[in-house]
Amino acid sequence: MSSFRAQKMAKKKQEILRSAAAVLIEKGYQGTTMEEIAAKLLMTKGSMYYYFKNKDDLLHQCHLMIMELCLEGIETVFNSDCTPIEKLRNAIKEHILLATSEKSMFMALAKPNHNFSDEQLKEVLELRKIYSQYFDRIINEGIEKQVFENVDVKMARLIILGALNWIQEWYDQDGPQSAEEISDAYARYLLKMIIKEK
Amino acid sequence: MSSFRAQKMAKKKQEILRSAAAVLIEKGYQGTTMEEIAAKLLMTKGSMYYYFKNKDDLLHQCHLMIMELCLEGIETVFNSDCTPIEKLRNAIKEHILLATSEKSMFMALAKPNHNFSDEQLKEVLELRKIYSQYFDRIINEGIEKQVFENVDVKMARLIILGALNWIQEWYDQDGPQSAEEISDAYARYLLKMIIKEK
DNA sequence: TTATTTTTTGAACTTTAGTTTAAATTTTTC
DNA sequence: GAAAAATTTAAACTAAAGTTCAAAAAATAA
Repeated sequence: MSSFRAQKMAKKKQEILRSAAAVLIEKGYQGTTMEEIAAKLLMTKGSMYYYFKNKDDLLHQCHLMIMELCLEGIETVFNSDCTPIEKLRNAIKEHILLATSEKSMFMALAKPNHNFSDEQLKEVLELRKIYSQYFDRIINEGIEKQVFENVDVKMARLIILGALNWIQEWYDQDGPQSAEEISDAYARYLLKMIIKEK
Repeated sequence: MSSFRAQKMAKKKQEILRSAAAVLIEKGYQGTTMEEIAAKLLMTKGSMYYYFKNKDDLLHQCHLMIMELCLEGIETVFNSDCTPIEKLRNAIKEHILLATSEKSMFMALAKPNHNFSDEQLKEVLELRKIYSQYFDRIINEGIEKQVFENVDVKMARLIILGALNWIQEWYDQDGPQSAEEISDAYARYLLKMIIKEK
């Protein structure tokens, strides 16, 4: 029966993390208040402390949740048996889907650097590293199979992830471009950048 | 003689703005304190109010200063009589130079949205628009002269500026890549993305 | 239903940072 | 060098937000 309790608790935590993420993407770390996170759930800020040790803890777990979501996506893409071209295309599209879908806000948590403790920061940066390494591996695969130009992998990856991460700065749910259209264009152009011309 | 006074005041304002910009890039809007801005100049936060109405005013002017620096650069590039390819290459390099040189931090002021008044925000967004339009014009020039592929100009520009703006997230003065190397690689790869293959 | 446990509340406390101000210091002017 | 103006200071004030906690409310179990 304790499992039922635990589940309920976990669910509530999820709700709070989601609310926190929504505020976080809008206001940034310092601009996010316990009050606002709570208000969105019709709770009082005091209740938050029943579920999380403090604001740092809450936002850190929020960050982890988002990164894990991203990692799940890229792992699936990488482990598929597509060609490197298809993998990169899918990775780009998956990333954009996450960056634009309302539930996630991905790296919107720009610059985690100055808010987290050393240990928390290390954890977050490690996840980011793993994520970006998947892109490196895909690019390397393409180079080995001679379908990509012999690019500087790190540079190419930085350009690609930079372009992708910037989307959240301007993307508007109700804007002229759908996430689908953006995905197509980005995948096309960014692939052209590294695909070997015959 | 009032001009001397005015100049001295202006100089001090510049110093404060520079200090504010340095903090801003590290901590973000909400994380930037009057105290820290002042401390860097061996002043007290109270003094700041002799030069600026309040924190909003200070950071808004800081934002404008940076944008004007950027506009200066892109205007020069655009008005040169280079080919579109050279112009785009130079625009990219100039942008990276600004983004990496210690004095500027460019768009580091991510998401100005939730901090400025409507009027201030309008002003900032207007400057950003002008800046990005220069990129559009350069890309359009290239398409017209048939040296660039017939790309979706807006998408191409978003990809390019996205990749460029992300640099500030990872660039490290003492890192393995020099700003020069980054510039070269970025210009090369991003140009490959839109240059017409013969 | 009653007792027990879990969850939420709301007020109090604390800390931090923006702002004001009168006084002190420095700079300029005559 | 003294008077006037400009600049800086340090302390006080204010507001906002993180945190704690005892009591109330709600949920669960007996």
